[in-house]
Amino acid sequence: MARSQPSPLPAAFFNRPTLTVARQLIGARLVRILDGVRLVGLITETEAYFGFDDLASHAKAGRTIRTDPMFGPAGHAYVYFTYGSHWMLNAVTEAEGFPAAVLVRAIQPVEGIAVMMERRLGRDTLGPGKLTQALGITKSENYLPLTEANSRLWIETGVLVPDKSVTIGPRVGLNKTPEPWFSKPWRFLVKDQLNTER
DNA sequence: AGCACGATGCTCT
DNA sequence: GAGCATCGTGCTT
Repeated sequence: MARSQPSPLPAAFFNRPTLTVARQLIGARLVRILDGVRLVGLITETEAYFGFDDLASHAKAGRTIRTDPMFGPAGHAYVYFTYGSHWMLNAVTEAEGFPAAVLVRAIQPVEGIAVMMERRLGRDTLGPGKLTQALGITKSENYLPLTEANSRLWIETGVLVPDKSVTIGPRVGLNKTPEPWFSKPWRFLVKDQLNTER
């Protein structure tokens, strides 16, 4: 089966409805250059955070120092710190001025696996705080455009994942978020391991 | 294999 | 000063 060469996803890819972006990022390649080493993972889990009204989104508090990247142009990174030790990676979506983003919750390593394993002390990369640790993503990657190949961090075309391989359900870790936001089916998750051959 | 809980520090009230 | 878009450990089943 022929597959196209990977190319970075353009800003126009991210400047679209957040749910569409969240779904289409499943199977995309997340590329990180860390200390000159190329680390790549296929995105296997995402969640959409959409607008001022979404009470699960940080943007519910308005535009603050922390949430500022969410209001910025699509295709940039929104990286924030939580629970005293974890960094979360988001890709900003929608038009500038409208707060929305897709949280990258899990990757399946395909390149630089040994380095990622070492950084994770042999544990997996399935979890939003785990993948950022594996890839060395912190505050310094906040605001970074994810649309430029050969920078420090970008997202490029990967494998096509059919609907039958994707589970859609409510977002997790929301705790006290009220309905209807608590149950919005805005989480996308690959059911089984992805075929990484290209 | 599943659940409960403590760690830990930054952001916003 | 409270509350996290979480993780890992340790204990129970």
